[in-house]
Amino acid sequence: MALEHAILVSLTERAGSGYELARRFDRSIGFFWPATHQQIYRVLRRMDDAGWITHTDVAQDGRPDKKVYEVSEDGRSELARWLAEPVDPAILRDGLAVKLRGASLGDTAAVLREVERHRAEHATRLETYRGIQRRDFPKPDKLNGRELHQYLVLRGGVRAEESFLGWCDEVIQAMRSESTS
Amino acid sequence: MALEHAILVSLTERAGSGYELARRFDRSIGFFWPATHQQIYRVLRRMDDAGWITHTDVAQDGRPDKKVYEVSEDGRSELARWLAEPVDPAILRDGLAVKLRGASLGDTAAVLREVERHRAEHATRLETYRGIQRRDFPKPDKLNGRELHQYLVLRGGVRAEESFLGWCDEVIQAMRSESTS
DNA sequence: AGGTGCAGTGCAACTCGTTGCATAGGTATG
DNA sequence: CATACCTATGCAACGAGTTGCACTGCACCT
Repeated sequence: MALEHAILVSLTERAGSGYELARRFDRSIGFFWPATHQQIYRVLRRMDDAGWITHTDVAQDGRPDKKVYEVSEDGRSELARWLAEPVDPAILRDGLAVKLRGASLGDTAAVLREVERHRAEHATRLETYRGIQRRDFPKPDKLNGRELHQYLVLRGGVRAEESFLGWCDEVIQAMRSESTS
Repeated sequence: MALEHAILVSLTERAGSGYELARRFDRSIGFFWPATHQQIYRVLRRMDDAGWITHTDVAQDGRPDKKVYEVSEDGRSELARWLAEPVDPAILRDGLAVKLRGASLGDTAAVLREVERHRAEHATRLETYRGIQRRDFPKPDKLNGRELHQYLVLRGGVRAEESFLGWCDEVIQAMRSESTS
């Protein structure tokens, strides 16, 4: 029930097509609320039917036509309504933790290699976030309003990846020194 | 496709009924792989049909009968197979981040109160994890094998909650000083 | 000439996950 | 004494999310 609202937030920041939204989800909002293009198209249609958004067909040459969506008055008030109501705490789904917990029932060395692989992945993501932070928010003390909120969300991403990375390192160290003892 | 494997790990640690598994998911594995009792019952049936687990009907008095499941040879080899193959990196779904990003489109003060609520929730979880850590793993340096892995998973939970908590504090501080400036 | 990739929308079929309800006796709480 | 919660399993219906495919046309690489 919240993909709708993530889309409303993103479309309020800037109008866009389903395709463009899917790209944005890959690069920013989607780090906290993942969605595939299929999911987005389906929900956009539902929101259009509900009157939360409207679309304009835009012909392009060399490229397929697109439907550019924007948020309607109803959409804005739905968003405001949702913002005032409680949401569930963050949900974490981590296959690596499940694997680690069962590591001794299989090839422990393979699980260790998997942890190393995840470490690299999280390090890459962390660098991505830090790059955005340097480029878009060089002076965080001066921020307010929408920009401040965007910055704070990004800080959440940085903190989450730092935390994953630190965990991977702790696990790697513990598993290595165990196997040599 | 990994709830099966989370269940296999849990059932290997100890045989149990669907109900018992649901309790365990509430208290440990489920922090990294959430599941409702319905989901668990359905998957247990599928796993039973596939021959990964077997069940024994156990009559109890004063209480309903239960089906105690245990992992079969096929289940053990399926688990070993899965442990050697890559899994996707952790998925985080955080409605609070979506809200924060859209905060300026609604009642900012209400969003701030929501952040404070989440902060309290994460603080409670952190205390739960730390309590388990103190009780079950007082001397982490001495651990190895299954116990070490369980400890490391718990460490991941501690780190994740510390990270959420720190984030909430950063957000609260920034939003408060913004509104008074 | 052929393959890959991007931009753009969408259908069909599937699995995953949630919610509400039903049943039933036991035990605790007010 | 009524209400509510715990143990225990499960159906039915729904909503969320994934995967695979289809079609168009341009651009780029080999």
